[in-house]
Amino acid sequence: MSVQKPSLPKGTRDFGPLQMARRNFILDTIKDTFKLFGFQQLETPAMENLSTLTGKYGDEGDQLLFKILNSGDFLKNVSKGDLDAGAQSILPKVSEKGLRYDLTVPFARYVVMNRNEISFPFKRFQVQPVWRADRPQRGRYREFYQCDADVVGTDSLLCELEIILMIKRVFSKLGIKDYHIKINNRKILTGLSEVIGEAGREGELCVAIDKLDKIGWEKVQEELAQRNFSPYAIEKLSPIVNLMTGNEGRLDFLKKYLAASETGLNGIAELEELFSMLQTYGEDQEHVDFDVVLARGLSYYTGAIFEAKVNHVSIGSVSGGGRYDNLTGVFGLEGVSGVGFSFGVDRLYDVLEELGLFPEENPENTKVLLTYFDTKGFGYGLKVLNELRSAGIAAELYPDQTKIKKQLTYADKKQIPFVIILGDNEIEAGNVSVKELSSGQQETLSLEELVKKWK
RNA sequence: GUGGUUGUAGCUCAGCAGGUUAGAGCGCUGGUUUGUGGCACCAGAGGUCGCCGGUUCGAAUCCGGUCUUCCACCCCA
Repeated sequence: MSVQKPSLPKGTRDFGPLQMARRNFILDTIKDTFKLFGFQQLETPAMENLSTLTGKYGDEGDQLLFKILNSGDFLKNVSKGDLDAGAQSILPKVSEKGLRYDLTVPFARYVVMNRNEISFPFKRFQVQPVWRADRPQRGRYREFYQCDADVVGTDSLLCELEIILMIKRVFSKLGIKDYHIKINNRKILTGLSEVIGEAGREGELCVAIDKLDKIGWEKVQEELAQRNFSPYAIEKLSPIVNLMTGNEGRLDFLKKYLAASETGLNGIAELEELFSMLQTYGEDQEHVDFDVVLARGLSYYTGAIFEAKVNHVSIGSVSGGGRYDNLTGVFGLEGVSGVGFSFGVDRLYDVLEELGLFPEENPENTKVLLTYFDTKGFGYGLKVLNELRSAGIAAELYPDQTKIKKQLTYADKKQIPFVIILGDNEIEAGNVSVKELSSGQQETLSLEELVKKWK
């Protein structure tokens, strides 16, 4: 057997110690926030039955699913005819499981399967990797973590309010100051398409209009025309594009603009109530922007839609979500309304790195390294090690008997701030010499004094 | 899925009008300094030049394929 070069599958990556410390900083902040708001943690398997996954994400989504080959003789059900018919007819016979594509569908599956045990409204959060057979690029991987929080079983707009509050809290804890939370309502989009005389085409409308920031109104007009939107509709849309600033101003304008659409007015009313609740809660509208053209995964959202973006960074949105009135319907449980959102940890990581917001110190690092010269020192070191750890101080003993120089270099490389040197003098006197590597200062004191100092 | 881009030492990269033994910086190992790291100086180890094939007397260098990296579009976290 020849030696092979180690490699990683496309779109995946390792997380080294530094990255893990930083990721945990982000994940802990998010989890703490979810818990603070009363969400409980759920985990589901990495793999789901393919029947659970397919058909939930549209045709494109189905193609991006990672499928798992059946074990054993996976060809046993495949006939000559299937081979001729191509991949489409072979697939269901060779694969019956797939890797989860997001956390929302497995959650819906869980809710339906456990509907008798769950007391509604049910608030859960889930932090797990998901897999997509996408083509990787910046901020986009084939394996990445999602942090979902969802509430099912209530129509209350309190859920929407809390999503805004949680995003605000997480960003604030992470030190992100310059960002905005875009918010819209699917009903407003529906109203929009009704008012411009293209009822039912809000999906197409949004795909085009969503690009406004990127390509400008001119190009959007072209695309709309290409999609066979009437000149009247396009003309009617133009005031939306240059909508005045301020959430109230936009709402007032749309109230008149959407007067002919009951659904549209409903959406406006929901947003107004949301803003009013925000005020009563004692939070201002800073960072919260009503964005009429915000679209997002229209396949299942039915009410509010959210998206959070950090300003002046090269990464896309880092959080998104919305209300879906009937997610569990496909699994046979009707009438369970849900609302949820998700943080993209990987993208948040890139954002914090780009903004230089990670804490300098690694809080997970060892505090002190014990160094020694000979077997006597090693034995003494073991005792000191035990004492330090018992006092809750992260300590390690250098495993090999070698030159002090090498041991110090190890501490230096690992960015361990303190070193204890254990030689004959210290052993005899029963104390320790502690050296702070950054300053080079060294002092000799008893173990009790040291523990007290670091408490 | 479409278009482009990248691959040389552990890392970042140079070398590429085809021509003896493939280089640098950083890192690594050892020494100057056998109870004290960072700095300096000295020495050393480490590469089938992504993989397969072709052109050629001769390929890291040219050509084809393949994999990989990154980017734009699509879509999305």
